[in-house]
Amino acid sequence: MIAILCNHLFFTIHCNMFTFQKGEKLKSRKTIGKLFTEGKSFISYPIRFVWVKMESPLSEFPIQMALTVPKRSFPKAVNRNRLRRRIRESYRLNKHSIYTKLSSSSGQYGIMLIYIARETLDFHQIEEGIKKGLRKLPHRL
RNA sequence: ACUGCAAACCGCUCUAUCGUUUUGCUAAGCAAUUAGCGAAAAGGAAAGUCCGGACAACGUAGAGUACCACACCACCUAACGGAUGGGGUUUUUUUAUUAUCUUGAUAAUAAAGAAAUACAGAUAGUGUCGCAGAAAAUUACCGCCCUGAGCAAUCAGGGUAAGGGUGAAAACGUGCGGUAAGAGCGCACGACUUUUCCAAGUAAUUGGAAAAGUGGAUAAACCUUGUGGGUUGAAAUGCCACGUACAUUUCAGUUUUCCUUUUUGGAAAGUGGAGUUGCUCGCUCCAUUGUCUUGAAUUUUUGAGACAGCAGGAAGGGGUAGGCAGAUUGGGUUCGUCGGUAACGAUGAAACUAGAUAAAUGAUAGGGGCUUUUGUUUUGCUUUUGAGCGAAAUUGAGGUUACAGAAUUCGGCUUACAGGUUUGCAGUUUUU
Repeated sequence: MIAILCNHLFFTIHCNMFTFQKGEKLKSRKTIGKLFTEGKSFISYPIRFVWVKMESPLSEFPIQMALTVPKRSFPKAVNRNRLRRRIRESYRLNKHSIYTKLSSSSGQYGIMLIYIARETLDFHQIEEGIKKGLRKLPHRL
């Protein structure tokens, strides 16, 4: 009995650490449309954070995330893919800080990360922006 | 050895940590699913979406027409506008021969090599042809000749296209005959086109002979001939689940005739609408029904109007946008053998090698290889003894790149590309 409980605890902690699963992806078209019409935002260079509170949670995670790189500033699909992977990787490595702060408060939030820089930055610069934004975000919610 | 061009091939690699997608086994769970251990995971162009297929949906018989594509021959292919081989034409280089004169140039012919080529028809018809020139396709400016008028200069009418001039191109070139002057008007030689015959070749075509002819260019102007083509594309399409509104506005039709009549039913035409692969004809289908008010006629007929219904068109609006199949084993890949000049075909063996869907295939750190550059050491050549050029070793600092990311799938084409390897051709330098 205790072993099963411990096992279960380990699973939850492990899941929240560094993985990025399907339930954390924002897929609902309704929520994305709502983000663009009534979402609030701030800028933590080179990323713009847009968020909105959802009425009913779609999964057990406190945040569902989507990310975009505008086609206008990066017309080649290769560059867009590279930036999208760097942003997702840095979000995956740093999201645990905001998960611990939000687990107590109820409700689920949808977040959209928009890349606003004009040139392709390397991984460390993007990670700095993500870290700063994730520190700021809990105070604004 | 270096440089340039063309073709073919390659398109950095290994380890650790943390992750993503699909999947095999094991365990847990009713199940959804979760965990552990493994396996696989983006290119030569995945790009452009330019051709051609596979596959799917959309036809109530059929016909005509429009539109589009292609165009020397053979062959390959599931198919192609693609590939392979051959032929013609044009341009160019080299060599040889002949002719001319300015004696080293020009022109012609032949052979060899290279490059280009949307390469059916200009003798079906219509159109166009800048500038110059009289005239750009039945033309006549200066000329030449004949006739008439006039003393003459010249004028009028007609014939001609030899000569001049313009042009990229002026109705085949040279010579002789011929003529009032001329003209392929006639003849000889030659050039070119078409047809027929003979020879070579599967054929395009080439060589020879004969006959007819002399026609400007342009079809990447319209067009003609021949061949082929239905349209739309995986957001296709099928199934399951969930959900919603035959609710709103608006448009047009609802007529006539005939047959049988107990009610009523049936048929034809017209009108309106829908389907019919772009259009037209034709074809198929649907609606054409009832109630009320009022007028005429007079006891069941008819005219007008209103309302509802019917089968539709248009506008605007509402709902959903989840899952499974399609969908990853294929005209495929690799390695052999045989046939073919080659594209390719036949046959044998082996392996299974992406399948996402707000869209996986990544991030970080370190090493190896490659490469750029700084310093030091050794060494070769040149030498004006200052140095310059090259090679090797070592050390430090960088870079690891270019073009570019599967989206149903296959064969091609086109375009982009850092760096490297091989082959061929051309040029320069050095040595023999």
